[in-house]
Amino acid sequence: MLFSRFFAHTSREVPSDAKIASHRLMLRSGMISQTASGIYCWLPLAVRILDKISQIICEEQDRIGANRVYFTTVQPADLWIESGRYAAYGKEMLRIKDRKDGDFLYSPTNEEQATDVFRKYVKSYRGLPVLLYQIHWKFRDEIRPRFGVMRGREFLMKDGYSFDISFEDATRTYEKVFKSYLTIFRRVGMLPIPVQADSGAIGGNMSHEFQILANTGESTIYYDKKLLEASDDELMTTFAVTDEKYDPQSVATQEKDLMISKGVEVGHVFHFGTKYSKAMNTFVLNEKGDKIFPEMGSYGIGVSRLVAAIIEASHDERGIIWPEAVAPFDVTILNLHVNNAICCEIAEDVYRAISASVRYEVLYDDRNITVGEKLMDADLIGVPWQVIVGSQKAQRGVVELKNRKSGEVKEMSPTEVIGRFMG
RNA sequence: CGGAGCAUAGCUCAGUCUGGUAGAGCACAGCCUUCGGGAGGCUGGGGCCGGAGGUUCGAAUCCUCUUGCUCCGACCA
Repeated sequence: MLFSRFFAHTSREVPSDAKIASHRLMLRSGMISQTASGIYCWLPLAVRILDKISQIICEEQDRIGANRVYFTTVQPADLWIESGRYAAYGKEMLRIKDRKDGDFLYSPTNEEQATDVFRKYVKSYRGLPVLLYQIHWKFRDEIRPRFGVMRGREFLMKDGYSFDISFEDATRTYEKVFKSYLTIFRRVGMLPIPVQADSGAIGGNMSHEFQILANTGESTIYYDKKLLEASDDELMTTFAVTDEKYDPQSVATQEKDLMISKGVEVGHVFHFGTKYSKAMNTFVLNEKGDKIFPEMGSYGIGVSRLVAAIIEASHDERGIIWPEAVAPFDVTILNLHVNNAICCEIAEDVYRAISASVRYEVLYDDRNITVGEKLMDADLIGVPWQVIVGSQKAQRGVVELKNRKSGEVKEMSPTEVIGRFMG
């Protein structure tokens, strides 16, 4: 990809009303463009990151037998009247009229529609378990959107819904998803802290939030120090709570070696039993012909928020530092002197060779701007590896390979660079 | 929903108090000089100052209403 043809418009101006690093950096790197309060366009650089994260989520969800769908963003009010949430959800739900004056809404979550789809097709215990998920846009009319996409009104969310024949099966499903979530957050380069949570408006009896540590996080987390070394099995029960549930007087709290950190909630899993299956008269028959209301759970990952959370957890004063797994590009080639024949030849050779590889996505900076601006942009955008082609070193037949995270620079020949990324 | 601000060029902002022909930097376009750490020079295009009403000889500036956005709080994934 040529940078001159790539729609990423960087800016040196620091947006005045962006208070946190991720918001500032997403605006400055040209990832997002605000169109209304809490509503953002996602530009090409950001889309590539959403896609990388989504791909990882899909791989891990498929691995536990989840089936991907697209529910609808616009839904009839009837579905929500049936579950009782049309009245209960309040002003956070964006309500819409169609041309026939029918009541609709823009979906904030999909327990109702998942249940509706399930009941249309599954009539027998033989059809269970079922785990459906999607990665799709949601709208919640937040009282106060803030921090860019961290708390937007429109946001991209992975949401999954499980149906099991018994509480025991549902618990096993919950554990499978729990572990799958740990894997997903680790694969995107983050350290997830699972905390015991309230199940809030969704209702229910078993719930964990997944937090990513970041100084600007909205949650304060109190957790047992041994959580940092606990196995995945132990993590479900290792002490960790947010400030809402933290009780300094309790015996459970006092016995722990407590750590206190700020975190960003990027995932939330719930088991809520038969709340929706009963409300929506959704049942299957067991082998004796008895009606069984499935035990349900729902599982969310804030994909768009995760992008901001990753930036909060991984940036420096120069810009974003993308973990390799979610980086919009793996390598950026900086031709510092586009009017210099040797630089162009070397840069083009490296670009053609690496671009031909299926393993690496390459951003080739062919813009005729000053050296300083080019290097600043590269650091701002935060691609993990920079191949820097400058005239002096090019004369000697070498280029620089710079790691964005460590700042380490190595001189090597173009052939060695190609080998490094092709091999 | 309570409290506080802001709205002037694509962006960041000055000008508003004290009414008198619309400004800067960056960005953009052209030319030239540059070319290894956010370059310099010259030239140019671009805004009836969020909207409506009012006061006035005259309103970006004063008054009223309105819309949008931001921040603090409560709420929330």
